Amino acid sequence: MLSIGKLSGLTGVKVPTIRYYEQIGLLPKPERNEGGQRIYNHTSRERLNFIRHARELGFPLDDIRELLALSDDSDQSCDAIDAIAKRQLAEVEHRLVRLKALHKELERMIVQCTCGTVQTCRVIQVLGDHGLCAADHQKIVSHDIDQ
Amino acid sequence: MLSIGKLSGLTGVKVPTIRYYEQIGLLPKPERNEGGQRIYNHTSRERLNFIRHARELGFPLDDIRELLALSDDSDQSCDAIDAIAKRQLAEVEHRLVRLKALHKELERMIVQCTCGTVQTCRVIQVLGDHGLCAADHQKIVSHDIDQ
DNA sequence: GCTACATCCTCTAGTAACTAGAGGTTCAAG
DNA sequence: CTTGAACCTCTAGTTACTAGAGGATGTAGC
Repeated sequence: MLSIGKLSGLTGVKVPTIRYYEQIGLLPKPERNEGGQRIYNHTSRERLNFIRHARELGFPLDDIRELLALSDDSDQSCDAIDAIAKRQLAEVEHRLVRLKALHKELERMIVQCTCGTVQTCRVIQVLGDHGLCAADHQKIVSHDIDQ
Repeated sequence: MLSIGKLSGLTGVKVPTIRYYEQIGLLPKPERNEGGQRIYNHTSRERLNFIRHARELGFPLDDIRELLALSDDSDQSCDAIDAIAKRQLAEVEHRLVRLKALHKELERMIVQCTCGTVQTCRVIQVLGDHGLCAADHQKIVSHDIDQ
């Protein structure tokens, strides 16, 4: 009963993204009308809402795939689901710590700059010499702060 | 005087990453020995340290490229540099806000789950129905929390 | 029925910042 | 002189989409 555009409007997930989710097997292939266009039902809508919400909470698509599979088996214990959620929580906490350290360091660097010439620019100095900055982000690698 | 491996060891930047930086023009093409292997000098090392430190602080490569260009012009005012740094600070602050909201929501969801069966799992319920969660991450799009 | 025009279709390629691997060459130690 | 580490280039893969080409279909007004 729903075209892809309508589904998109109702869920807030963009049309190409819906097709992408179908392509990677996160959404089942929907029926088509005579013209070959996708038609969705209420179930698709619920599933897509689930995906969207989980994405908003930062779950990676692979975890979402697993969550969807687990949620289909409604009599099972939800330990596995909790484990995924807790892993995600830990991940978010880890990123928070890193991001806070980054924030502190950036702020310090900017405050110290008196805005003269490049030659005396504190930002350039600090970036060029790690010794000049507080040590609390020393072991950050990009992996830690990337999503 | 430095092989790529030595440079890597001294800066903490992986060998393939150094080659990648050269490929995208962030590092100048170094000299080569007779065998065709790269040899680096102290200047390369400083430049790479700068890049690495800026990456640790979350600056995107395009900003780093600009910072490097600006820092070569040492008599200029450092306003442009400060602007880039402040933009990055704002970006980090934005991500922090989003991540905190995410964290709160995840925690709430997990705490509420009594760990029974999937049928009653709070995690699945909340993911499936946005109305069940506190509204503070409503407008998060993945772009906001991605790095 | 006809004409716009929005929406839909598939397919390919691009994004950021690397990382992994294939298949081969060069260097350094013993 | 051999062995093995380190180097070389090149291509493709990662995540989660997004953009665009080039064409088909659906719908509203006349």
